[in-house]
Amino acid sequence: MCKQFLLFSQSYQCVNTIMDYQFKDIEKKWQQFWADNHTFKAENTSDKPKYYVLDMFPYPSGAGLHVGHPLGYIASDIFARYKRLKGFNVLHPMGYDSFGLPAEQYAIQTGQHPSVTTEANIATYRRQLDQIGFSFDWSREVRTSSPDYYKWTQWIFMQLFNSWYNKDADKAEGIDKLVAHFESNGSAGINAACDDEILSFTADEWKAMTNQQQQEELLKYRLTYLRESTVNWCAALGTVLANDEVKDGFSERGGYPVEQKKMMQWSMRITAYAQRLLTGLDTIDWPEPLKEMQRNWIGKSVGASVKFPIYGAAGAGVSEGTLATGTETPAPYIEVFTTRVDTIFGVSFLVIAPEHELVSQLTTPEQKDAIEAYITQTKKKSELDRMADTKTVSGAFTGSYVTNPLNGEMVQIWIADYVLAGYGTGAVMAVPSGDQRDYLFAKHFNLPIIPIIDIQKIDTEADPTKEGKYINSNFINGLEYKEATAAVVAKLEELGLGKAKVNFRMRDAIFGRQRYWGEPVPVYFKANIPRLIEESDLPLLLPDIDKYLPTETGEPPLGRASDWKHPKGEYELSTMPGWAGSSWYWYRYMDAHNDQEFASKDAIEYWKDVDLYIGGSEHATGHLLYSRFWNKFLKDIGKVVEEEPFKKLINQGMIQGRSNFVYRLIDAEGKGTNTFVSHGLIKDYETSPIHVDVNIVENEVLNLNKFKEWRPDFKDAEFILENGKYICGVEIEKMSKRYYNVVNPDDLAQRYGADTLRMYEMFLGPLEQSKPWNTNGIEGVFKFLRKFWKLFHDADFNFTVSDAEPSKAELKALHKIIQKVEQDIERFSFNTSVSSFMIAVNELTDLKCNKRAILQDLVIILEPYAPHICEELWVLLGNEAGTLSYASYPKFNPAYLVEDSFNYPVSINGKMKTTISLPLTLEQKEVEEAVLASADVQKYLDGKTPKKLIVVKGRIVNIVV
RNA sequence: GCUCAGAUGGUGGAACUGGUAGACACGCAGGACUUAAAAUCCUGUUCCCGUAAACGGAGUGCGGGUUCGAUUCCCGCUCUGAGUACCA
Repeated sequence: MCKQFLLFSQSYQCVNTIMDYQFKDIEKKWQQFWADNHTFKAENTSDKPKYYVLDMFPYPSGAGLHVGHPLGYIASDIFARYKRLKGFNVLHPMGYDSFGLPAEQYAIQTGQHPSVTTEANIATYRRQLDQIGFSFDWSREVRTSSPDYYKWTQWIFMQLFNSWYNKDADKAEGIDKLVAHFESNGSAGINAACDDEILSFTADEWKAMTNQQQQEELLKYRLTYLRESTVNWCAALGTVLANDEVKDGFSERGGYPVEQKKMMQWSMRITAYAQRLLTGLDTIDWPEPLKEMQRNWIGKSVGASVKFPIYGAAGAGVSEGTLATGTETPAPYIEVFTTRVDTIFGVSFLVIAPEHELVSQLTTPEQKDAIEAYITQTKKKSELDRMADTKTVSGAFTGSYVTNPLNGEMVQIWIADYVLAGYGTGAVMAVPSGDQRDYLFAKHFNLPIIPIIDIQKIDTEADPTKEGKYINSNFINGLEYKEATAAVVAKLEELGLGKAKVNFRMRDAIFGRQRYWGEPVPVYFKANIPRLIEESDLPLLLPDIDKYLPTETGEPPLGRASDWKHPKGEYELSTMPGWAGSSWYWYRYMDAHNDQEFASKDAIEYWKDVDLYIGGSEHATGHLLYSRFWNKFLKDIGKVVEEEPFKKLINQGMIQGRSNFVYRLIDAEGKGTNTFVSHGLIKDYETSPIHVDVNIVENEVLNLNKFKEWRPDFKDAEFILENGKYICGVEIEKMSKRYYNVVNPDDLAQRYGADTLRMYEMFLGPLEQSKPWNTNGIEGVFKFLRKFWKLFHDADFNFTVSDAEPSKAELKALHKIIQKVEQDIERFSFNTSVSSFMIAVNELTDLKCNKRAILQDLVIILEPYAPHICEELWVLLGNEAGTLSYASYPKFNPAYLVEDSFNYPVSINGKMKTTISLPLTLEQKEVEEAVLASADVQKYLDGKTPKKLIVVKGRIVNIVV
C-alpha cells in the first residue's frame, strides 16, 4: 500500500520494496497462463492411474459466493493438485446446477427470462472462482439448464420409464422383457417392485386387453410412473415439494405453509432400490453420521405382517356380527405390520389410523358419532400440533372387533392419530405390556394389559424386553425370543394369516414440479396414457412463455406455451424437480461434449467413479440418495460400471457469520441518540445494539472514520471509548446480508491475494468442522507467504539462491515437512499442514537457507496450497513455465530425521519435572541408571528411594515415589 | 424423546496407536528502528501464589474409575450444535 507512495518519496526504500512479494501481478499472470495453456485439461486416456476429485456443483444464486462457499473447493483443489504431483491423471471439473426456484421467482417479479439471470449469475460465479486459482478443467463445464445437458436428463427419464424392477434378478430390466413374459405366461411368476393394486391375469387375458388397458397395467411397473399421490403442496410457491424440502409443515425455501393434497404425479420408484441403497452404504467411505442419516431415511424394519380376521366379516371364517352397512364387499381382514410378532399373545386391542380406508366399514351405528367427532378433531389439528403433542392420549372405539389369528380372542378395533396412515399398513396390533404408547393408551381407556414375559416389569410403564421366557402365550410359553419369533411366524404362515416381512420407511420420490424453470418431461398424453416422445426428438426444449405463473385454469406455467404440442397429443406440463439434473452430472464431466451418448463407454470405463467428493451434509437425504439411486439404475441397464458413484465423501463444515455490534445510547425519552458506547462500558448506560458492517471492524475495534462514512445518518456520530478504542460486540449468526456479516472472497483476494485466502481458509480449522468466519488472523498467513518469498531473495529483494550442498539441519527441516504434509493431506487435515509450512519456513529462515536443493522441493509441496507464488518461484528457479503442476512430489527420506540422542522428559508420579538428554542407543537398563545418577533427578527425589521406574525407550521416564 | 458430533488459554486451533498439554497463528504487553505513524524485527504471554528470578500449586465442560502415566480408554452427568421425530 505504501509502495507507490515510497516510489516517489524515498528512493532508497523504493528499491528495497519494489521486488517484495507482488501477489497481484503474480496471481493475474499465472491465472492467465493456466487458462491460455489449458494446464489442467484432463485426458480421457493415460498411462497414469486415474483420480476423480469432485465438488458439489453450485446453484448460481444472485448473491454470488461468500467466503464459506470456496472452503470445500479449496480443499478439493489442494487434493487434486497434490494427486497430480503424485503422478495421477486427475479429473477435477466444475459446473452449475442452473435450474432452480430462485431464478424463476425473480422472473415472476421482473418478467426477465430465467435463462438471462442464470447466465449473469454464472458469469459472476466464474469470475469469483477464477480469482481463487482453482485447477478446474473448464473444458468440461456442465450446466444442467443447457439443452445439450438436459437432453440426457430426459433420456435417462425415458430409460426409467422403459424399465421395471425384477426382484428375483434384483435389478432393473427392460419393460419389453416384462411384456414378453405377460404374453407367454401372464402375470404369474413375476416378482416386481410395483404398485399395490396390480391385476393378475393369464397370457390370453393379457392379449385380450386393449392397448389402453395394457398400458395402464404397465404403468404400475415402470420405474418412473404416474400415480395419484398425496403430495406436499405449497400454494405460495405454486408447486409440489419433496419430503426433504419440507420442514415442520413449512417449505424449506421461503418458509411458506405446506398442505397435503392429492394430485396426479410423476414418481420415481426409488423404493425398489431401498435394500441396495442400504447395503451399499457399507461399501463406501463416507462420514458415519451421513450414512446414519441415510439409514434412518431408508428406515428398514424387519418384522412380520399379520392378518387379523374382522369379526363377522364375510370370508373371515365367522358369520355373525353387527357390522356397519358396507356398500362394497367388506374386507375380511385388517393387516398390520409389527416388529415384535412374538408379542402377539399380548395384543389387547388394535389401532388403525383415522384415515384408514376401513374406518367407515368398521364403525358401528352406535359408535358413529364418536368416530366422526374424533376424525373431525384430528383433521383440525395441523401437522405441527400433531407432532408437537405426543403426550395427550386420544382415540375412539369403532365398535367392531377382530379376532386374534393365533388364539381366536376378540380384540377391539380403535382409531387413534398416533397411528400413521402412511407407514406400514396404517394399522398396528397394540401390545400395552411391551409398547409405551400402547401402554398409555390402554391405561387411558381402561383396556387390558397382558404381561407376556416372565421378567417383565409393567407396574408403571411398558417393558419392551426381549429377555426372559414367555408366559400367557399359548404354544410359545417357556420359549425365548428367537425361537418364539420363528415359531409364531411359522404358525402364521401355515394358517395363511401372516408372513415375515421387511418394511421401509422411505417412500417413492415425487418427480414433478408445477414450475417453469426445469427440464420438460419428454412425455405426451394420448387417451390419458403417457407416452414417450421419440428419442430422436430429444431434447424436448423448454418453450418460451409470456408469464412465469400458473394458467388461469390452475395448470403449470408450461400450459401458457402456445404452439407447444406433440403431433399425437398433449405434452406433460410439469417439469422435473431440482434434483434431476444433479443425479448424474458427474458422468457428463467424463465426456462433456458427447452428442451421441450422455458419456461414452470408453470414458466411463476409464474414469469409473468419483474417488473423492466434497460437499455439505445438507444433501444427505436428497441429492446423495437420488444420485446413488440413478447410478444403480444406470448400472443395471449396463451404462455405467460401478454400483456406487462416490467412493469417498467428505463434508465440509458450514461457515457461519460472525456479526459485530455497536451500542447506541438511548436518551431519557427512550429515543436513540447519535452517541455510541464501546462494548466494555454498556452496562453503565442505556443502549440498544445495532449490527455494524464486519468489514469496517478489525479485531473487534471499530474503524471510526469508516463507520461515519458507512451510513449517512452516522456522519456525525460520537463515541464513548474505552482505552481510546471503540470495541464492538460479537455474536454468531447465519452469514447474511441483513446482518452485515457477509465477508466476500473478492475483497480478501484483492487485499491479500488468492494464495493467502486459500491458505487462510484451510488454516481456520478442521475442514469438517462448522465454524464462524473470522478474518482475524489472515495477516499471519500473509506474513508467512512473504517470509517464504524472502527465503529466495536477499535483503534487497534480488532473487538469490545458492547451489551449495544443504546442511544436515536444512535437510531435516525439509524432510520433516515432506513427511508431515503428506500425512496431513492423506487424512484431509489441511489446517495442520499450513501450520507445518509455517514451522518449516521459520526454521529455514533461522538457518538462513537459500539453497536450491531445499527450496525447489519446498516449492513443489507448497504448490497445492499456494499455487501462484509457487509457479513464480519455480520459474525463477530456472524451470519451464507451467511444468510445476506436473512435477514429481519429493520423496521422503527418513534417514534425515534420525536422531542420535533424545531429550527424555522425566516425570515423578506422572508430573513432568525435568528433562535429560541421553543417547538413543542406550537400552532401558542403561537409561534407568543414567536417570538415577543424574544430580537433577536426585534433587527431586530428595533422598527417597523410587518405588518403581518406568522407562519407555525414546519416549519418557516416569519415577514412582 | 431418539441418533450422531462436539466442549482444550483472551481468540482460531495443535497434541496421529495413552507418554513433555497449549504447537502454529491471531490478539495483547514490552522493546528496537522512526521526528512520528505504518511496515518490519526482537522478547514475553494457561491460570493462581510469589515475584527480579529460580521455584511451588492448579489445570483440557463436571463427578468418578482403570493406569506408573488420561485431552486420549471406561462409567455417570451438564451444556452446545446437527439430523430425526408418535415408524408399530
